[in-house]
Amino acid sequence: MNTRAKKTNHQTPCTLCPVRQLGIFQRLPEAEVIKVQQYRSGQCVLPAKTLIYRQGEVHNHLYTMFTGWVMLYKTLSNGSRQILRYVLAGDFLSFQPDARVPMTHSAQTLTETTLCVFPRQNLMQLFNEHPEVAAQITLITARDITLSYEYLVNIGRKNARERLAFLFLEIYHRVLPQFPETGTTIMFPLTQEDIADTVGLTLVHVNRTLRSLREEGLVQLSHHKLTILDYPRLVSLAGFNVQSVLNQPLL
Amino acid sequence: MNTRAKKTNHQTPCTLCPVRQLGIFQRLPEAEVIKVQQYRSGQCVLPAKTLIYRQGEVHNHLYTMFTGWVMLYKTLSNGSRQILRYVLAGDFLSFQPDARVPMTHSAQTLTETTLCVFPRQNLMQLFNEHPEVAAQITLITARDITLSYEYLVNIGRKNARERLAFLFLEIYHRVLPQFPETGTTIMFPLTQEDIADTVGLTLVHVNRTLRSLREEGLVQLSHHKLTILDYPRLVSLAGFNVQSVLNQPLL
DNA sequence: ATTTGACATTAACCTAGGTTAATTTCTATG
DNA sequence: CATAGAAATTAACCTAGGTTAATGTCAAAT
Repeated sequence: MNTRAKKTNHQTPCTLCPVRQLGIFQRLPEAEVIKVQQYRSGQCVLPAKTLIYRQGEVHNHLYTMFTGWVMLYKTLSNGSRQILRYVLAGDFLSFQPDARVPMTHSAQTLTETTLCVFPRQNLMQLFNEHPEVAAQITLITARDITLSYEYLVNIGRKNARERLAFLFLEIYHRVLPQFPETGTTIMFPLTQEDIADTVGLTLVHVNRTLRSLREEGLVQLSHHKLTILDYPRLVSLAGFNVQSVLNQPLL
Repeated sequence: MNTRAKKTNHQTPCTLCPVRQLGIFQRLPEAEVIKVQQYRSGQCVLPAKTLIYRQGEVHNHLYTMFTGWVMLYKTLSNGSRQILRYVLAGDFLSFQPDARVPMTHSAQTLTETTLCVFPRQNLMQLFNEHPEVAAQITLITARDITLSYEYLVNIGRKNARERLAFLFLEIYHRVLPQFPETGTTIMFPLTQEDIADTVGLTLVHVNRTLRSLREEGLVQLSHHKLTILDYPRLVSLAGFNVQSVLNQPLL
């Protein structure tokens, strides 16, 4: 991890963790959370644009996102990049259970980010002692797959306008629970090039498409702020289904 | 499930299961396997083109593939289809841990298929009593994501020839362990339309691209048989990495 | 206040892949 | 063996999105 990363002195107890509502420990009783806490090895704050791990390298930590934005991406030999997913508060990061296998993608912060760190060695032990956690992880991973499938459809079978509409709605709905007072405008730290590398287009065409969406009064994107101007039309354009994106189980 | 499906009288004991080498119970000791077997509710054989479950419907079974080919896909409102993954012997099917949520995709057999059936209600119980199984499932699910990410790169950032090369190599490498005596020719039940809906192209362009690959002596595809003619060039064309695709942990 | 570099925007042109549609194999079934 | 539906193949034409390249805007750093 980047050397500028600093381990904080301040250690939030897991029972007080603001992301507990969102992420992994959601359905665990209080007692379980306290026991799980001992597997944690620290909390750290990373500045924007920090590489957390690199594709091809072995990496021995697992993280829960506390605050911030992280992107996962793969780089091809020809230099092009495919962004796989944005990791937000409450999400799991770098889950790849076999520690000997090198990471198949890279992870980098887009904004300042706070992570909860688990050493990977403790994982099997955690699983054995707390099957509920294992079940919860499985659930989260299954939802990650569902999202990944949505991305496949988005890139494989939609045109440019539909792809952008989907991406905006997906992120909008994942950011909302973090900031309940949010209206139709959210922070949106992606550049147009990031967007392009997420939805399988070029940045020039993303720019063209953004203009067209803006001119039709669907969304407005500027200065790293995204405003949803016409939610219903955007939903129908994207073929968007909230279910596919939300992190919360229904219960 | 389709009514032509028949539950077989013959019940293979899990300890003798030929896919144990490939799939979920791989690293479990014999004793665990015997205990797990009681959660199984049956084994069934489905003819080709059978719908196993449909996107949007609740579905209450989990399966392990025994033999055959199944495809997972999503259908858009405009009628187009995106194939998400091919499920082969030893793979997990329909893993979506929350039983109340409708399936987000459909599953259909391409060939005659034998499945091992688990009712979903037993799942949490299985997790609690056998954390090793939970860990193994987590591992499999994590690998499914890795493959899904490869697909994203394939569709998002590669041209037609590269996409096909990748798909062929991926499937080739997943079929090999099932038939150790196989040479460079494997059974390949996908139609050109299936291929198109997998890699985000049209069937016409798949046909053109296939001709070009054949004329250059890279692969030959006809009568549902795929022959890898020039493995090294195919690998370099696809940017293919075996790791990304294999189901076996290294140990 | 100015410089610098990252990012956004636009225009002109081009091509990979899509569309339509006709023709030719296959393959399953009576 | 005859036939029909599914799948493959091909050609002619078209367009969504890619490429290149120039210009504009903003924000951090000196």
